Amino acid sequence: MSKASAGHHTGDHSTRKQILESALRQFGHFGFSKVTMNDIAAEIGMGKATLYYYFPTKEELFQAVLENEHRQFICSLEDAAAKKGSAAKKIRHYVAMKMDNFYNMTNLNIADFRNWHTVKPFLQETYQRFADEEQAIIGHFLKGGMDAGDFTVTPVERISYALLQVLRGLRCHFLRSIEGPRVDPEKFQQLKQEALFVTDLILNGLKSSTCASQ
Amino acid sequence: MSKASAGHHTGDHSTRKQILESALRQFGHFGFSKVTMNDIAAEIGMGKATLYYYFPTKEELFQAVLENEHRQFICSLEDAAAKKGSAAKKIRHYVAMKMDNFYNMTNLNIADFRNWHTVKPFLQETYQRFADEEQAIIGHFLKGGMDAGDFTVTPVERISYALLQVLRGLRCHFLRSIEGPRVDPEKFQQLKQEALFVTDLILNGLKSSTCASQ
DNA sequence: AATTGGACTTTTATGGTCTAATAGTCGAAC
DNA sequence: GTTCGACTATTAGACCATAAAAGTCCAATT
Repeated sequence: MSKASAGHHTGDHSTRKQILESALRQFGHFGFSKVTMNDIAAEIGMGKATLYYYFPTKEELFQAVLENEHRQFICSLEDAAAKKGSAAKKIRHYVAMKMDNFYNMTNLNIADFRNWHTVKPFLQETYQRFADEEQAIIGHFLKGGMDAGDFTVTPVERISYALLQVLRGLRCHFLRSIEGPRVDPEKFQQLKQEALFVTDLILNGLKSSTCASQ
Repeated sequence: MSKASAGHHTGDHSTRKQILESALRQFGHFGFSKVTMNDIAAEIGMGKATLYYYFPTKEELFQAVLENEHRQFICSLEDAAAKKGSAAKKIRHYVAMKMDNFYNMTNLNIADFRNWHTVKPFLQETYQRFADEEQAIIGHFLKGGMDAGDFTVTPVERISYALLQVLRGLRCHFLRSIEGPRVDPEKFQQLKQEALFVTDLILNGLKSSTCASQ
């Protein structure tokens, strides 16, 4: 699990890293279901059994890849959070980055995304966990904006939830509209613009006013 | 097609109406694919050929049912538009009604909605037409609000499109999250609340301010 | 002529089986 | 601890056979 003891000749546990890199590349290119464990093993010039030494199942390997992508995304988010700037700007930035992250994530297993009910429960939980993390961060941004007096946010959680929900909805509808087995980068750009536009609309509504309803 | 000449003993073309009523009831209960033409014919105590006398295909019968529902929805929308009241109120009202309409529509063929790509193109066009009509109406509401000075809306079409897009996104994600073959009324209520909440957020942002980005 | 029923044909959906591909295992070797 | 080659167990996909449902036709009734 942790960074194991001592490597012998090759650097450390580079094999694991190699596997993850190859998996990322191939899943990102062909999607989860079209890539076999043999494919990955072959690419790094090793036997399939080696993969199973590091990852108990194909799905857990896939999950590890997702986790990596997400971790990286969260990091760049937190970097952005560290820099000073208005809360609105940070949230807007979040949305832009999130959409790019979505683009990558989607290409990893677009086939499964499209009929969601086939996705294994534990992966759904993973996605849910990701969403929760993001909501916390957005909530943090909003809180900052409120403290700075930029805008008024009745219950922070309610707003951050709504924003996430809206963005997820846009992505969901986008996925539905896709035809081929790949995401069209041009269509994706439209989605991104739409997401930013809606975000601006909502942020605009938060500026200095007590929020309505419920 | 039009209200044909003279009926003999039974009232006018009541058969057509009967068919539509039965179809609405049964599709609404079991979904498009689970109801056969025989079922409908049986319910109104007539032969299947009669159905085909009035409707060339099952899909066109279904479409007629959809059209009815939609027409009714549009009518109640326009009624609401006629009454005086703020644009924001009208839009909020639209959203509430739209969600109810969605509930009905969904139950009509939930199975097909869930894997959208299987839906026949001509039905997709129908839904698109519905959406376009609604966008026009929302645009009209927004325009009214702008004229009244309630809020500022840079390009009306842009905003109405975005609003529709957001609502559609929420519905889309809702469908994805459904498990059984029926919509859980309680979950649906949550969706409706969410839609109203988000609508309020956006409307709030439109109040007296030049809209951002793009 | 408009409308309906009943027998008819054609198309589509469904379940089962069979096979090939792929996930996953095991023990030996280093 | 790490890797490999050969092994087994699952699963996904192709194929087909059968049942059900869509859709057609024509005679009969009004």
